[in-house]
Amino acid sequence: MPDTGKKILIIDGHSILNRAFYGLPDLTNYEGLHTNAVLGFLNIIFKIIDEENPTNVCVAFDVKQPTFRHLVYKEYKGTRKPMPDELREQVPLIKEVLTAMNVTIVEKGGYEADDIIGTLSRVADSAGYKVVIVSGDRDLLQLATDNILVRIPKTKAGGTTIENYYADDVKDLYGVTPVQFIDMKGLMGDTSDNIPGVPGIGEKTASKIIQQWGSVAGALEHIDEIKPPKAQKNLAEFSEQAIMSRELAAIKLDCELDFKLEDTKYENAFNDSSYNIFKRLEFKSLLKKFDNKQTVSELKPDITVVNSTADFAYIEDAAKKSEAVGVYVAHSDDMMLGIAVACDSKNVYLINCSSGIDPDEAVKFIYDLKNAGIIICMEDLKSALKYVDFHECDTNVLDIGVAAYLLNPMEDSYDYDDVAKEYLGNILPSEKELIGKDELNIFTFISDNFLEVFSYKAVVPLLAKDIVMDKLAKEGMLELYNKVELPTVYTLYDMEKRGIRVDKAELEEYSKKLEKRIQELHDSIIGYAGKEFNINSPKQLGPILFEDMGIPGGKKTKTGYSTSVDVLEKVKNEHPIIGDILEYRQLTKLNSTYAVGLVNYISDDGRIHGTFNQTITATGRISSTEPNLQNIPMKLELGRLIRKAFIPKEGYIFVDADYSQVELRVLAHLSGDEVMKNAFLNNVDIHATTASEVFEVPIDEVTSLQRRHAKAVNFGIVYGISAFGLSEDLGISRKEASDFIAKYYDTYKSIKAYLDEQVAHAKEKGYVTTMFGRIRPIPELKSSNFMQRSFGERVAMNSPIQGTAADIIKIAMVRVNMKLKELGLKSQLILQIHDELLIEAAEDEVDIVKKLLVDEMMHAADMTVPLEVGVASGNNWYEAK
DNA sequence: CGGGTCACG
DNA sequence: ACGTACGTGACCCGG
Repeated sequence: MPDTGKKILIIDGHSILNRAFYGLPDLTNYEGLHTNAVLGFLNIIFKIIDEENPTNVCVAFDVKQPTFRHLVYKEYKGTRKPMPDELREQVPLIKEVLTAMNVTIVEKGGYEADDIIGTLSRVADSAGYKVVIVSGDRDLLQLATDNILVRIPKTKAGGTTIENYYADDVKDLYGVTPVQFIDMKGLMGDTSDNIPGVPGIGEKTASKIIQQWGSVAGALEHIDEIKPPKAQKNLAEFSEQAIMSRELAAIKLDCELDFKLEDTKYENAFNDSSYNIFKRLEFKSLLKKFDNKQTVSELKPDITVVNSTADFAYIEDAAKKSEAVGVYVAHSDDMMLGIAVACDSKNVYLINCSSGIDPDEAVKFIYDLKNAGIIICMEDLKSALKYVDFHECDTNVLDIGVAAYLLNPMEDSYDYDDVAKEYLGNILPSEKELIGKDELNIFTFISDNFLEVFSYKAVVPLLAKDIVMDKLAKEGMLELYNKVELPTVYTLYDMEKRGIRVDKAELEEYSKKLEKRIQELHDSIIGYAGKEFNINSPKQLGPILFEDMGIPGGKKTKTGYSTSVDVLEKVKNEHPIIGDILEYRQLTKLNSTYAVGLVNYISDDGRIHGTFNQTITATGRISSTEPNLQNIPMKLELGRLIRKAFIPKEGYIFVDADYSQVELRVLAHLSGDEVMKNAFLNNVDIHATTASEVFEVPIDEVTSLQRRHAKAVNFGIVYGISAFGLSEDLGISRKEASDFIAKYYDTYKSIKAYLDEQVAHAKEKGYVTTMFGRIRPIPELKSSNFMQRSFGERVAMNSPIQGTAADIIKIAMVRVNMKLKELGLKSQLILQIHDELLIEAAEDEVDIVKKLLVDEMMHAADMTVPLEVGVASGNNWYEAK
């Protein structure tokens, strides 16, 4: 056979697309086109192309048309489920992509892709090509020879691994040759293609029979010698079906191909048209393969470094013409280095404060623009406030990142590249791609890559402004944006700047106590276990508990034994080690995350200045990082003691206010359920009342167990209840749980109706909204996956409730902060914990602060049930709760 | 860097 | 039959 030095890659199109679709999470581009299968497909074939370096590539697809197999057996592939729509729409898309890449697509009426692949593999082999077949389908293994390689990619979590089969590998795995593999299928059948085979013969038996007799025909010749007896009987009875099944399973090697091998030459895959389509599909990682095109876009403005205030007038003129500017404040850790100002898509001016221009002058220039009524557009307003002193009243200062978050709160980030992609249809290199881990300082400041980043950070918000704001208006979120989200930016900034005072010595002392006890527990646990090991490693702990020590409690996770609290609680009485481990866990958590962890965040001013994020959660809540000040221990006394280390400054005390049952009140209002509304209007114990209603006992006869159960149901309702979840939580049977739920819905009929309505609305529109118009998209409801869809339904029930509560506290938070400032009080808002506000209040202002807090929080929303606020004060956070 | 665990609302 | 409560973030382990 001539070695031509050529190698052809033959790809099983539908099979790989299918694998990719189920291997990747749902992805969509800005048009809402589903793209996960296409991306996965390309990742797989590029990986293989990189490994194989083929000279020729082609992709075979089935044509939706009966083949000879349907004539042989009309039920062929009869049981196959239709493709989900999200996958179906990607079939033309991948063909479009392959065409753009000059990759040959082969398909032919009357033939399946398998037959084309089979034929082509033989033709190419004879013509002296090396042949590599790529499919997700093991049927194709029958095509393997010593020269023809079949590769089967597996998309596992983390990456793609590929199994490789020459003829010998098939033999090693199945004990039969590739051709005998066909005979095996004749006996065992194939459920996915609805090939019947012989009843009662599976993979094991089929393999044995074929190994012994070589083929279906051979086996039939020796029908009397077939073992086991059951197989013999069935094979005799279904011999014709076996012969037919073999015929169905055999891939044809002699189709007529109406194209030449040379047509499949792989060249010029990375051209203008494939570039454009990758861009449209937002395959950013693939765009890097275009080496001379890189990812430079038409949106790369010129950046002019301005070193003299004399040039300000020029910029101001340009700004006045466009009536809006994009502004980015460039700074190092704590020094402003310059301000980038974009007046149009082509020109960005960088006011250089690292030499020459006084930062105060630069900032003043920005104030002048703002005061002239020019709209200031920023990527991230909060992070600029340290240097430019804008205020809540500056209605012409916009945060485009926050606006983009409102339009779709499900994105991971709202950086310039995200906004450009979503709203300008432009793929820009990310900040990370341009500058990686390089540090911005006075020396790196004027370098090309940093300048490019600055220019994007200034120009993108400007260009996206109209699009984003129009869309906000169209979606009915303009008021939410202006009245709630924008002021929230300032409030969060204020809280970050103020920080919270923490008593370092107190934390260290607390840590010492913990460590002493941790050591005791450690020694005790190791003593029980009989050997030294890392208690913090579930991987080591699991086997020691459940194998070495023989404590009952089976596997739970993919990686091994679950050793979580609920598992350990169940076996607490089996061995004293369990109790020690639970206490050890609790104490090490308190020590590492809180006692030791928090000390690392205390600044020179003795305070912790965390970060509040406004664009993270899908529901509209705020999140807190570095450190997370929204999850300081509270539930258990030992942990709660940590709060004694959070203290007000001299002459101040803490005033803490929190909403009572805000989410259930929101639910009562939104659903209009009279029964629950009345409960709140009468200001009764809601969980006891629920218990009384659901269990049909007088309120004063409700047992604590009944109340606990009712409370769990109330929580469950807010979370988008499932009988399973409730039963897990309460440790009751699923039947009991679903009975509770049924009784609950019977009591609160309008709540049931409301929740159903939310799900229906979400299914129709694709999203739900809060009382203030905040949107939560729920793409999961369209999923073909049951689990995902169920999740979507729970989200549809939960989000309007959690989201409305989030809106309410934001409104209260903003008003409280502004009011305190307006009144010129010394007291300051310093923390928000979802339904709670913490104020560092001057001693002489405590009364007015309490009144103000309660007043603003109670009246933050106009609802048909009252909002109740609890308020407390103390000399530390422990006392004030 | 993902999974397990656990802290909060 | 599927495998679950909703929303977060930090720490630790181990590949």
